[in-house]
Amino acid sequence: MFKLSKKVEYALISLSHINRCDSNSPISVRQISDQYNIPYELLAKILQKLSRGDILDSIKGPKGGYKLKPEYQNLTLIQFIEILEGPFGITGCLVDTGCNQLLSCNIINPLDKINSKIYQIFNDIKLNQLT
Amino acid sequence: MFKLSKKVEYALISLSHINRCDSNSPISVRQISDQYNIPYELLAKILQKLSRGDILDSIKGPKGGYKLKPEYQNLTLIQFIEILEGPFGITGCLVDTGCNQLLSCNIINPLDKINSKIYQIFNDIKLNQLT
DNA sequence: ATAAATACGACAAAAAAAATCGCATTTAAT
DNA sequence: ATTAAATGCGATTTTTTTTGTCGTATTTAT
Repeated sequence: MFKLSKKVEYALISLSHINRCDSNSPISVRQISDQYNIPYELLAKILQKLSRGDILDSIKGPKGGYKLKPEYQNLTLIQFIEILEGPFGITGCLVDTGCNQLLSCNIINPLDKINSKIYQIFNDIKLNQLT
Repeated sequence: MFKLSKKVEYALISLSHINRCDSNSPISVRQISDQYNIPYELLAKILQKLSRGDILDSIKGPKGGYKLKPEYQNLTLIQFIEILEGPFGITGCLVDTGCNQLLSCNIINPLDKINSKIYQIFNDIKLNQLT
């Protein structure tokens, strides 16, 4: 309960790693996967998603890999998480409609407030603070 | 990712409900389970745990059920969550030892800070604010 | 005695998360 | 041109976690 997913962890590790490398040559999935013991195929898909999400630039072919896009500097952690995981919410009913217990629910209001506070924490953190 | 468990949701609903009832007569699992459409056996186990955790008093036999213990007023949300779910942490490595990637991990420090902030939110909320 | 309630461990089912597979495409280097 | 190293991506499988069920025991008001 209340854990970050491996997807998010692996993605952060990768960004942090790429950020510390020479920004001229792209970093391949293989390098990161080897260095941090992350399953190759899984990491590949994650970085592809970050690429589609405009956080990374991909360079194909031999000597290819990924580079940070300059835009990543302005991204918040919540934007990053939502690119990887979809809409954020500490309960299902705060994300999608269709909880059939909503009418009788006696805790939705306080939970909504807590949700906002946690959202705010992630919203106040810039991605570049983590890397 | 980052969802409250049903265990916690059901437990909060129950506390909130019991809190609003006449405190003289105990509330049975059946009542709550019926009113909020919560699976009976599951809810029973949750309330048993709260009883062991000194949040509820149990009264056995016919007309039995649960009452709030006065101590519940002072409990924080984080204590409540940890009674139900065990130690809190947004990653495994912040809870149990034995992540074999810890040595090469380049994100543990910032994650630890985020963890503290979220812990703090739950620590600042008293259970009686939710009910 | 009976029935209505809690107590609790073991088990099963469902859902979510993590990991793997297969095939396609791109491109640098030779 | 061919090869090999890289990304792209959907489908599938495996594993883990969460959610829910079952069976049996105990307590106690009536």
